[in-house]
Amino acid sequence: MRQKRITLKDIARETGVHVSTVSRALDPVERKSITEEVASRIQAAADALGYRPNRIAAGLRTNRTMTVGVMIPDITNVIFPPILRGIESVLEPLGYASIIVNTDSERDRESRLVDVLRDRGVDGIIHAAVLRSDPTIARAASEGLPVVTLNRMVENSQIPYIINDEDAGICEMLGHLRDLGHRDIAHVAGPQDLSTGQLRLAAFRNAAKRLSVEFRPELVVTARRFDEKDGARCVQDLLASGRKFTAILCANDRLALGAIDELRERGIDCPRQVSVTGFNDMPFLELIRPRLTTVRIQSHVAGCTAATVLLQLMNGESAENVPMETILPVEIIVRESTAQAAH
Amino acid sequence: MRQKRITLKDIARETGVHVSTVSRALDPVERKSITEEVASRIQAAADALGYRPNRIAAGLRTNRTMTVGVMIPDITNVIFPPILRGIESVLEPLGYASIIVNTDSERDRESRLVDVLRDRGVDGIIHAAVLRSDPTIARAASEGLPVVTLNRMVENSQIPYIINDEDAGICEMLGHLRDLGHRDIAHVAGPQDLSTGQLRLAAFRNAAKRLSVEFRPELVVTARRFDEKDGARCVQDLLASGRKFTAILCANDRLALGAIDELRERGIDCPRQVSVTGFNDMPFLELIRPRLTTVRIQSHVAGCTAATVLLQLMNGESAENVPMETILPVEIIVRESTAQAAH
DNA sequence: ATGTGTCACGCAATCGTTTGCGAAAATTCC
DNA sequence: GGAATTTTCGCAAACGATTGCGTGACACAT
Repeated sequence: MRQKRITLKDIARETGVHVSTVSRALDPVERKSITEEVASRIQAAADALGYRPNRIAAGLRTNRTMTVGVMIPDITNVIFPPILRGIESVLEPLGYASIIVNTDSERDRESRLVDVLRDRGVDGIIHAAVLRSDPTIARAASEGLPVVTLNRMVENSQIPYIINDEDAGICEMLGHLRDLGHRDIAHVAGPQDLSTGQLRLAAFRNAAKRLSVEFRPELVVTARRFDEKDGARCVQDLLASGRKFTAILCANDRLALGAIDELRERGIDCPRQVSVTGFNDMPFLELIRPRLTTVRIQSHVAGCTAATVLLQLMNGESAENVPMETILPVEIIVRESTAQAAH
Repeated sequence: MRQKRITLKDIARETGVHVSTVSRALDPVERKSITEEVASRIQAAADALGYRPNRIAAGLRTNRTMTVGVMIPDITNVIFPPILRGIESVLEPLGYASIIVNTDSERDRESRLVDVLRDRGVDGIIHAAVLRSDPTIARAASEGLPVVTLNRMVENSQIPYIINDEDAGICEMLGHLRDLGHRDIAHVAGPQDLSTGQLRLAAFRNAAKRLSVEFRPELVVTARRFDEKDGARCVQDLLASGRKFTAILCANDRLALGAIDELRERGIDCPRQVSVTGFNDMPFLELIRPRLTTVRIQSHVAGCTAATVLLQLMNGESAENVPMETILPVEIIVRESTAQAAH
């Protein structure tokens, strides 16, 4: 039945040395402080008995659990799994495990989950679901818990963050539309309490100025959530306003998908009558018609980078050596949802 | 800076009682063995100091970590996130956290991950990535670790499993095709080393007999992986064989998507010339044209159920009280990828 | 032979809880 | 009011690892 676990004590008894010697012999860095002969004898005994270290006990003593917390809004949102794989790809080989939690973008749920993670003694947190101002996580970070944020950033804090080059992406996309002859370009902006939503709106405004495209506030409509339904609603509003536009630059793919759907409902063809663009290049996009022109972000790389920065923090790297800001390059992917402007 | 954590000892000193008394006062079930006045005084002190229990220390002593391991092939596969949310929805409110690992369907990686989870002292494992014969997990289970498998099952073992009613799904789908007048129905089977692949092929065979549809072995082609590429390859093989068919029943959605793509490449229209069906009803399917007729499985419910069964195991429910087999009902969703057979 | 230094290992405390046991205190019973 | 019983709480030993410190052994130089 439930076999008793092998402990250091068992190995010590078996080899006739003290448990502390066993501990050192099995620790790759301490091992050199032990006679090679003894060390290998201990190693052999450990292997023979099938010893597996008890991480819980070690964690209690060292105060390191080799566990990190990963907070995301919702794992069923397809842009997150690749990020998680990226994180895992750097952390897992080093012996870290991650506890993934979904905040559902709810403030109280989020702050409760931060506590859950801290209770479990995570060595650090990668937070891909922060709000623009987020006292819970800011407090945790200021109390010394290593934290990095991903995709978003919390304002006025010393928390390192990894984001995509929203500016460049939006700017290139706007340039693409302009080159296709579009002049009346609408923007379906994302929720303004999320830094992505806010950054992309600002980027849109800046890009317009830089590209000498007229910025038309009346052609900007703001979504409350990053989903298809709200994308559709925004297009409804746009249409209801009666203003003319030949292209819609959306703050993410899901809004764009909803937008295209709503246009289709109204008998407006994308891209012949109205061009639509997205952001993120989420998986499965190539399977959906019309294939969406969008900005590709490097999700996997983002995950890797976040993990790497967190590692530096956890290894006590002095603050000035760890990059506060990492901006990942993006690229625009032109597919079928954009076309020459109709005049 | 890094504030020292409040421990039971701190509260004991503050309230002038022994640490064991504090422990009892803070434990909802032991609390009644303490004078109410003392208990509430302790509670108040704990709140005032902002006490947070150290789960690591508790875990060392009790040998329960309130953590479960969840093994899946690949989180970027869209059918898994909903399952995870299901699991989380029952486990998280009870104070459990889950460590999710991706096996990538690699045997050695999988067995290494089982060890990783055991080293971390998980209280149980939900395994949604087992192979048909899987000694690693079988051994873990037989050594007393609570394990349940999801979507798949390991043969010749006492491990409880939760699966979908593959039989009913395939049968209904075949009936649907037959009712549309199809007689020459191909089957793109899944990998036969996975129980889903194997079960669905068997189901196809049985359903044919039950519905008096002729079973044609030469119209069955087996995929090596559950992905679009192999779905396309299977259709290539089918086409290359020169045999006539008017419908393809695929073992899952991704195979079906690949199949439709390949047909399109060859200038064969789905559904006008060939009907294609899937299995799983994964998210985003409604956005892809032609909208796929498929079998909807209850991913969220499956996750919930797996978690519930695992809980029973972990709570030491006697084996005969926990269901060995749970078969979840499925329903077929008729969309646009199936049509009347062309003759 | 003594002193100095290094090396290899043992000793014991420690991390923060939980829990069986026993003793003191409070309560009940006759 | 004393015995019997129950309640309430303290004591101390775990859980399994890590690690600072100390000590004996041995080598080497003097």
